[in-house]
Formats: sequence, C-alpha cells, structure tokens
Amino acid sequence: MGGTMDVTKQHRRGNTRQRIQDVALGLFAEQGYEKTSLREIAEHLDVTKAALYYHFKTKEEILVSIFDDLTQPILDLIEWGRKQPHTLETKQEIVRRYSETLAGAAPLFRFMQENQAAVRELRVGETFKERMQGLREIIIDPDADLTDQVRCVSAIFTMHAGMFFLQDITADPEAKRKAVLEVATDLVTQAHRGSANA
Amino acid sequence: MGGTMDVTKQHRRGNTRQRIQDVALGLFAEQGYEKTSLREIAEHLDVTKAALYYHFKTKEEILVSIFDDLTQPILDLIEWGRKQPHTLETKQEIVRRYSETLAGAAPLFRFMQENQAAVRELRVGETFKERMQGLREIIIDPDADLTDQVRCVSAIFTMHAGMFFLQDITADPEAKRKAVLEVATDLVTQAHRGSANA
Amino acid sequence: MGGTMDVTKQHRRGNTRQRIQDVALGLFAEQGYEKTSLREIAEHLDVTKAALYYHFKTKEEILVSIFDDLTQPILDLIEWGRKQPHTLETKQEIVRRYSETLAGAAPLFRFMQENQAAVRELRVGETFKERMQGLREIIIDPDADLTDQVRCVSAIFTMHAGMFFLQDITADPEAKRKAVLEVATDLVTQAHRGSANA
Amino acid sequence: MGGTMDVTKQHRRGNTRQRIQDVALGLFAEQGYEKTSLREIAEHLDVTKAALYYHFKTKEEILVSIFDDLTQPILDLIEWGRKQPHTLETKQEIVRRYSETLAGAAPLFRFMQENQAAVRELRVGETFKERMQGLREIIIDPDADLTDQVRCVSAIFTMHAGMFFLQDITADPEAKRKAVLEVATDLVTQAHRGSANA
DNA sequence: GATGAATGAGGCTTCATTCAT
DNA sequence: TATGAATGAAGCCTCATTCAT
Repeated sequence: MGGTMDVTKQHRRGNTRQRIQDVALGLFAEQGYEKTSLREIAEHLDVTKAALYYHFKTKEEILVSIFDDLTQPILDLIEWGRKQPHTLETKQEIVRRYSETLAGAAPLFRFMQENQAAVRELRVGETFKERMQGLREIIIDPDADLTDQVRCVSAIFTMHAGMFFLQDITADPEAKRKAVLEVATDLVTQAHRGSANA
Repeated sequence: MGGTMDVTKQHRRGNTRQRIQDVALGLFAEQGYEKTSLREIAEHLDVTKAALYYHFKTKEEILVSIFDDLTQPILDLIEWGRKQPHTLETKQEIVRRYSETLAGAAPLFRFMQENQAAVRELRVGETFKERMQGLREIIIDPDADLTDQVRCVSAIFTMHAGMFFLQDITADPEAKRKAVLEVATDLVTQAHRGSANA
Repeated sequence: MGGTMDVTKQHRRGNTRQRIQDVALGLFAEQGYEKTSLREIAEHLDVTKAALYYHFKTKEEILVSIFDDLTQPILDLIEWGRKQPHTLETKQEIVRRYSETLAGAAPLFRFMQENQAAVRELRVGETFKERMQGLREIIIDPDADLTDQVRCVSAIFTMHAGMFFLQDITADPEAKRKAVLEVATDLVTQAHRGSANA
Repeated sequence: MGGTMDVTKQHRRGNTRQRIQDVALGLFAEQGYEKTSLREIAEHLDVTKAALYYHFKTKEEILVSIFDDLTQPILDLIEWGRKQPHTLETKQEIVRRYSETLAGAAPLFRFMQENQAAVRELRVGETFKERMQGLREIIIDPDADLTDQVRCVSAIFTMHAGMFFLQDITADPEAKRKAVLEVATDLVTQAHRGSANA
C-alpha cells in the first residue's frame, strides 16, 4: 500500500485532522448525521475508517470538534453581550454580529437546523441549546408581553433558517442576508419599543 | 402460541393500523426518524415487527401515511387560497387558518421541522417542500422587494418553529399560539403594505 | 371485500385449485422455486395467501401436485417399458414417446432441469430421480461398456435440455424437437449396436 | 472478547478470503445458492457474518469472485479457439480441453448446472450464457442442418451434466470422464462430417 | 500516522405458515 | 371458499468500534 501511495497523498502531511472535519461537515450537512457513515467519510478522503479513529475517538467527537471550532464566535458574542447594557443599540448590534457569524459557518448551522432530532441526544445538541438560551437572555426582556418575546425568538431563527429556506428565491446571497438582517432587526426593534411602552 | 396469547390481545378490532401510526408518530417526533426502529414501534404495541409489515409495506410508508392523513387540511387550505384574490385579507386568513392547522398536528410538524435532513430523501420531504412552495405563492408577492419577501417566509416558519422553540417560555400553549399568530400576521401585513407602496 | 368482488371473479367458481397450479408452475419455471413466494402467486391470482392454504397444505404440496399430475405419462411409459423385451425397437419407441411427453409438459421439465438444487431436498426431487433411474434401466444395458452407457444417459438429457438450450437457435419448435429426437435415437442406437457386438 | 479468542484464530494470515470462497463454493454446490445463507458460511469458518462483508460486498459478489477465478481457463480456451481454423481437429481439441477444464472446476460447474434458475438473474448467469454462446460459435457450423447443430449442443452439455448425472454408475471418475469425452467427440465429429457432405 | 481484519449489535424486510371468522 | 391479521424465523446488509501491526 505504502508503495502505491500517490504524490498527492504524500503532500497532505499533517492536515488530515482538518480534512476529516471538512469532509465530515460537508457530508453531515448534505445527508444528515445518521445517514453519514464513517465508511463514507473515509472513502471521500481515500483513507481507511481506522484512520479516523487515530484522529478522533468517536463519530460524535468529530462533530463536537467541528462545532467547537466553528461556534467560538458565538460564545464570544454572548460573553460580550452579557456585559453590555440591555439597550436597543446593543440588541441590534447582537443581531448584526450574529448574522455575520451565521454566514461564516453556514454549513454547520444548516446542519444544526436540519438535524435537531439527531443532535438532541448528542453533546452538541445540549450545548447549542444553552447558547441559544444565552442569546435570548440578552435580547429578550422577560417582562415584555408574550408577543414581543415571540418577536425576538422569531428574529433569531429568521436568521437561522433564512439561509436555507430562501434557496428558491433567486437573489444574490449577500443581498438575501442583508434582507434577513433587516427583518430580524425590525423584529427586535419592535419588540424593544413594545416593552419600553409597557 | 395462540394458547399464551392473553385476552386483551384478541379482538383488537381493526384499529391496529391506526395504533401503529399513533405510536410511530410519537416516537418519530421524540427520537427522530432514523433513530426510531421498527422493533421499537412493534414493542410499544406489543406486536411483532412482521405485523407492521402486514399494514405497511415499508418504514417509509408508515410515515407517508401519517403525513398524508394529517396534512390534508393544508392541501385544502392551499386550494382555497389559490382561488381567492391576493388581498391582504386573504393573506391574513391564510395565516390564521394555517396556524390552526399546525396546532392540530403539532407532533407531525415538529417532526418535519426537526428531521429535515432525514426527510429530504423521502417522499414526504419532497411533498412537503411542494406544499410550502404553494403556500408561499399565495402569500408572497413576487414583485415585492426582497425584504418583504423575507417577511413572508419568516411569517410561515415563525409559525412552524413557534411551537417548539418556545418551549422554555412558560405560558399557556394557546396564548403562545395566539402570540405567534399575531407576529406572523404582522409580518405578512407589513410585507403587503410595503409592496402596495412600491 | 365480498361486496366489491367483480364479476370475473365470481365466474371462476371451482377451478381455483387448477388456477393456482397453472400460475405457480409458470412462476416456478420462470423465476425458480425459492424465488417464487406464495404472496406472488396469490397476487397473480388476485386472492390472499390464506386462500392457497385452503387448497394446498404447503408450498411444497403445490409443486408436488403439479408434478404428479404432469408426470403420470412418464410413469405409464416406464411401466410399459418394463414389460417389453429390451430390443432396439423398444428403446427407440421409449425415446420417441419420452420426447413427446416432455414436449407436453415443457414448463415442468424446464423447471426440474433448472432447479435441481432447490428440488433435491423436496419430495419431487427424490421421485424424479427414481423415475429417471427407471428410464435408464430400460434403455441402458448394464453390461455395455462405459461409453455406450454414457450415450444412453446423454440421449435422455439431450432431450431434457434440448428444449431450453436450443432457444438461441432459430427454428420451428417442432422441427427442433424432431432434430433432438433424431440425435437421441441415434445415440441409443449406437449404444445398442455397441453392446450387441461386445 | 479478544481474551477468549483461541490461538488458532489469531494470525490466520491473509487466507480468509480464499477460505470464504472455498467454503461458499462447497455449500453453494451442495445446497444451492438460495438455500445457502451467509450465516451458514460464516459458521463453517468460525467467523461472524460481518467478516464476510469485509472481504466481499455482497453475497452475489462471493459467487462472482469464485466464478471469475475458476472460469478464466474457459475464456482463454474460447479466445484460442476463435483464432483457429474451423477444422474438425480444432473442434475436437476444443472439446478435449473443455472436458479437462470442467474436471478441474467440477463443483462450480455442477453448481451452475443445478442452479440455473437462481443464477439467471445474477451477473454470473449472464456471463456464463455469453461464454456458452462463444463456445458454440466455434463448434457449430451455422449452415449445418438442425440435427447436426443439435449434436454439437448435445456434445457440450453431455460434458456438463456428465459428471453429475453419472453418479449412479459406478466407475472410476477419470474413466467416466474419458467416456464422456469420447461421446462428445463423436457427436462433434458426426456433426462436422454431416455438414461437410451437405 | 495509518492499515487490515474483524466483531457485536442491530437495521429493514420477506417468508411460509396459522387460525379465528 | 376464502379473508384478515398476525407470528417466528430467518434473510441480507451496515454500522460504529477495536486492536494488533
């Protein structure tokens, strides 16, 4: 085997871990977590399944590592948000930056969105839920009336789902993101005004 | 065999098919489609796996049958909507009735929402997509600007996700539904006004 | 169900047993014994599987009944042959009549030919073997040299296989049968002459 | 697990694939293709079913690999035959070498002979048919009269079936093969003479 | 840093058969 | 004369995982 190894294979030196993550995320997003087997990932990389186990202890750990790498910005965003006053400007800034973060890791969020059931019993499911909870605490005023709370929740997953549910609408992706951002900002703003008057 | 069968099991009348659907939907919604095995469904019903195959040709067909039974109202709604003028009132009525339909088949829609990846390659996935497309055509004005189109899409899945994403907010379910409906109606209304002025 | 039964079904009265045999033989010959399920047979007849069990005790018994019905002529032929002197004329007559019998129940013999493995452990397998043995005892002279014995065996299954192995050769079926018969007769004749001189 | 594994099982070198083929062919020939389950093959080898799947993608592929390995000589023979003049000597030589090939892979040919129905829808079935066709084209003169064509076909499967149909005749196997070869050669010779005079 | 070989669990599905009605 | 409903056994196959090398 070693003898027949072609040049492209030798060149990729120590980046196998990264390549596994890339391929895995691609397949997870495309086919779902359960439907994607380690065999499939290995074949795409032209390695054996056992090689995956050199780099990751389990299938779940592959996902965890991807998740941890790509959602760090959200953690930072929440931490930053917690330290700000709960003004309208803060909320709008959170929404703006969240939108950017999502755009930067679209396949992962698409995956999380479309595999909620599969992910629920995985560590990433729990973690993701906690982060969403953190986000809400910053954006939602617990004393606001129910409708305004719904507006905030709606704002968040308008951003989540926006990217994928809008596939049929033909428009420049960045233009779509801007439109989504505008709607989300509107929702948060309305919610804020509502509770300010209450 | 027959001798050890207890009395409750005999004369189960003709309701096994329905019971399979009920149990299956419960498990599909709770654990996801892939994670729910036919063995599990059969055990919950105290029947053998083979009995399931008397009533349904495949696992997928169980899902299809549930889907077809529970989404008939949406089909009716779309058909009705197509024949109405595209006024604001029509759109609001559609949203109102859609909200009711969703509430009437919450577990199924939760399932569809949380298993998009798993469902994508199933017949129900395709069918569901088509129906969503139908809904949009009624609510969205294709000449409206992008932001207003996003508002309409957001309205639809604010209703979809509303029920599940709001679990942490403690409030009467019907009150939540009303709040969600209000936000959705608002979004559609804003969108309509926007494109009316354009 | 009874209420929706269409007219064609009512007309076929008491011939179900025969129809089962016909359909079963067709499918057995076409697909093989193991590959043909009772479900399939029932569907072709537009009856339920259980109905088959009203007429036959087991799957094997369907085959047995077909076999017994269609191979009676061979039994008669062997019985007749045993009472004749072992002359060349007798042998030639046996071959001639055997060829006719085969032509009259081609699907069954095709089936027996192509499903020897499946049939080996069935009652018909054993029975068929015994009959073949009976045929040989009439045609083969046990004192003949090995080559002449082979000629006789070859004559018999030249006839057996002739019908199916000759499919690619385009010619009138009856013409083919005549040709096969001629070759078989030749073989038996040569064998007889050989042992006569020995 | 590893702890209870006995010594003979460790270091089974690289021969598992070959052992699977051997056991499988034995069982296929003895019981038929459909009647032989992978469980059975695995048990004979004291391995798990899953181990079979490490070496072969499907049950059918086990058969294909056996077939390909053992019928290579026939391929060679046909190729050789095509390049020779269609003289009597060539035909006789083909028959002689074919007889040897059959003797060298008797269980496979017995299997093919007795499982025609099962094999018809498998890749090997198609392949085998093509090879037989190739053989005929060399041996049969398409302008010969039907009887002589039948003689050639008869020659071929006199050799095929010879080995198994002759089980009841007690004689040295090699002696039987010689006898079969003689009959087959005779048939081909007669056919050749016939068409030469035509 | 990775492979080859294997495992145990479990997946979906099909089959011949039974039996009360 | 047949159906409806169900069973138990078994089929092929796939999966995540392990471990010696």
